[in-house]
Amino acid sequence: MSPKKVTSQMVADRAGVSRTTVSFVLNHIEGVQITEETRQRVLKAAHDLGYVPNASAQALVGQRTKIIGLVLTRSPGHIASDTFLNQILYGLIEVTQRHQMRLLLEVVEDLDHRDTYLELVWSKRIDGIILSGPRFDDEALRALDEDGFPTVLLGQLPGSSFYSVDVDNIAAAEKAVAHLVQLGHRRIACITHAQPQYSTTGQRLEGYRRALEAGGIPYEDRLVRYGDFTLESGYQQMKDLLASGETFDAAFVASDVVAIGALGALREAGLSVPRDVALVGFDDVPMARYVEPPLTTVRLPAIELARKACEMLIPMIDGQMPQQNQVILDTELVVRQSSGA
Amino acid sequence: MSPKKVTSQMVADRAGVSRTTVSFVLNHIEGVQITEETRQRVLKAAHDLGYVPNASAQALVGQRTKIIGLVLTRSPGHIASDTFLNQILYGLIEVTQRHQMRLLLEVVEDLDHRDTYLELVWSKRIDGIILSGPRFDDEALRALDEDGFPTVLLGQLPGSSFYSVDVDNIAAAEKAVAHLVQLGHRRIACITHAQPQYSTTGQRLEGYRRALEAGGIPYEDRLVRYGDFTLESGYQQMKDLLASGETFDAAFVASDVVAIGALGALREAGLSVPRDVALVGFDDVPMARYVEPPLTTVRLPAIELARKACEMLIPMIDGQMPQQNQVILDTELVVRQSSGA
DNA sequence: TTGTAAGCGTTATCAC
DNA sequence: GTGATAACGCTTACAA
Repeated sequence: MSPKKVTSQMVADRAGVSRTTVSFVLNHIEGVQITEETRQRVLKAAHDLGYVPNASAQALVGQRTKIIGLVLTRSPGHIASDTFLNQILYGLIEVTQRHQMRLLLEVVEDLDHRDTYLELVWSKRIDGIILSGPRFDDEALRALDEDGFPTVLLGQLPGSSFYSVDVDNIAAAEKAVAHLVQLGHRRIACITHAQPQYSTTGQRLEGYRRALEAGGIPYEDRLVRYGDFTLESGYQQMKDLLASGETFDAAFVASDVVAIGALGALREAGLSVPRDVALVGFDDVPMARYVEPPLTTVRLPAIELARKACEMLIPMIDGQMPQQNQVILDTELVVRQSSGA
Repeated sequence: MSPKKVTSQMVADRAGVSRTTVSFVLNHIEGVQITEETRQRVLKAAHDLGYVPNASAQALVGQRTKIIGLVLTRSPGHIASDTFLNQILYGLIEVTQRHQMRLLLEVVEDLDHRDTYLELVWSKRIDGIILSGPRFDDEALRALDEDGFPTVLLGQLPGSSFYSVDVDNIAAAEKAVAHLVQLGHRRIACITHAQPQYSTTGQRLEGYRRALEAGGIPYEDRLVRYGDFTLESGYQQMKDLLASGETFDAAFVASDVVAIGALGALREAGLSVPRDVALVGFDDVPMARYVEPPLTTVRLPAIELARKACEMLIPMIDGQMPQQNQVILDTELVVRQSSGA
C-alpha cells in the first residue's frame, strides 16, 4: 500500500493535453507560450491528482539528482560525540534547503572503504561532494581530483587542485598557544584533535610549534599527544600525560570536545583549571562557554565554513567555477576562564 | 569533465555479450546458468571499464533507491547544539552501511513546510523514513500513516498505527524526579527539553508530576519552564526561573544539553550544584560525565534506539512487517554528582 | 501553441 | 545459456 503513483501522463490525460505540455507548465519553461487557460488546467489537474514528479526519472534524464553528498572521513564512533559536526550540518542544511537540494550523509571509516564514496559519484547518486577532513593518504580523493567532479573540501589538501574552504589552522593554533605563552607559561602540553593523517593535525601542531618558538620555548615531543575527535580520547591522553611524569602548567587541546574530555581527567586528578593547568581549546563549539571553567578557545566559524562550502559547490554543479578556489575564513581567540587570563 | 560514463552496454560490448547477460552476472541472478567463462569475461570487462551502475536508472526500474530518509522535526538552529542527534546518526549510519543503504537528512522546521518531507516520499526519492520527534499537529504525518509508507518513528504518536521505537518517557522522567524526591528535595523545578507540541514533552512532564505526587508534593505550574533542545534555552529558562523569585532546591531538566545550559546559569548566579540546587538531566549524552559536576541523568539508549528503528525499517521496505510495532527500550538512572546523592 | 517521438540506463520477460 | 525487446517516468528536440 505504497503512496499513490501519479504519472505525468495521468495529469496530461486529466487536463486533456500531452505530457510535453505538462512538463512545460510544471517546469516553467521559458520561450514556450502556453495559453493561460491550459496552464491553469494543467496546474489544477496536477494539484487534484497530487502529482509529484518521480525523482529517479528526472535524475535519469536530467543528469541531476539535486542531492549533495556530505562525506565525513571519520569512524562512526567519532560521529557520536563530535559536536563540530552539528554545526557543519546546520550550515549545510540551511543552504541546501534554500536551493531545494538535499543532503546525503556518507561516513567513511577507513581507507579500505574509500570507494564507497566514489561509488556515490560514479553511480551519479549525487551532484556534488563536500568532504570534511581530507587525508593525504586518500587515494579515492586523488581520483576525484582528476575527474573534476564538483567537490569542495572542508579543510585543505595542499598539492591538489580542489576547491576548499578552511581557516588558517597554523595561525589559529599559534594564536591559541601564544596566548598561553603570553600568560607566562613555559611548559605547554598539546593534545591534537585528530591523528597525524589528517592534514589539519599537522597544521595545528605547526602553529603550536611556532608559538613556542616565538616564545623561546623548546619544542618537546614528550608533551604532545594525539586525540581522535572524541571526549574519551581527550580524557585518556590527558591522563596519560599526567601519568607520564612530565610537568606542564598549561595545555593546548586542538578541539573543544577533546578539551572537555581532558578537563575531566584534570579534575579527576584533583588539578584545578586554570590554577594548576591553564587550558586553551579549539573550535568554540556551543558547549564551550557552558562547561566549567568556560573554555578559552579559538573560534572556528564552522557554520560559516559549511555555508560557504555549499555556496561554492552549488554553482560548480552547473559548471560555474568560483574565482577563488581556496577560501580562508578568519578565526578569533575567545578568552574565557580556562586559560586564567 | 565529469566522471567517465560507463554504461552496461559498454561492458556488454567489451565482453562480447548482451546487456541482459551483464545484468545477470552483476546481480548474481539465480536460476540463470551462465558459463563460468562468460561470467569471468563480464566481470573483467566491468572491472576494466570501472563500471558502476547508474543509481537513478536502477531506482527507476527497480522502484528502490536504497536510501533511507532521516527526518528531523527541528529548526536547523537546534541541530547545531543537539548532541543527541549525533548518537542517532551514529546508530543509523552503522545499520544503513551494513545494508548498503544510504542516509538522507531532511530537516523540517515548521508546520508550513511539512510537505517537504512528504515530497521525499511522493517523488520516491527514499525507500523509507525514520522520523524523529513526531508532533501531534503534523498533518503530513497523518497522510503518511494512511499511505502505509515504510516509516518508523523515533518516539511515539499515540493513536496512529505507526511502528515506533521509544523509551518509556513517563517512567524514565519519574525515575529521575523520584531520585530527587528520595534525596529529600521538595521544591523541584522542571525545564523540559522541548516545546509542548512534541509528544515527549508531555510524557516527561507527566513523569515529573507522578514522582511529585508519589512524594506527596504538590505540582506547581510556576516551577515549570519549556526548553527547546538548545544549551541557550536551558540557560535562559534557568535564569528566568531564578529571577522569578520562586524557591527551589532541585531541578529536573529533561535533556542533558538543556541541563548543561541551565548549569551555566546556576553557576553564573553563584549557586553551587548540587549544594544549592540538585540537578538531574536526561539522555546521558557522552558529554554528561565530563561536565562539572558530572550530571546525574537518565540514560536513554539513543544509539540502540536508532539502530533498532533502522533494523525495523529495512525489512518493512521489502514488505515484511515486524511483529512488534511498538518497541520500548529500557532506561536507567545514572547517578553522578549533580544530584548530590 | 501543442503533440510526437527519441532517448536516459537499468531490469526483466520472453523467445531462440 | 543468451539475446532482443519492452517497460520505468521523465525531458526535450523537432514537427505540426
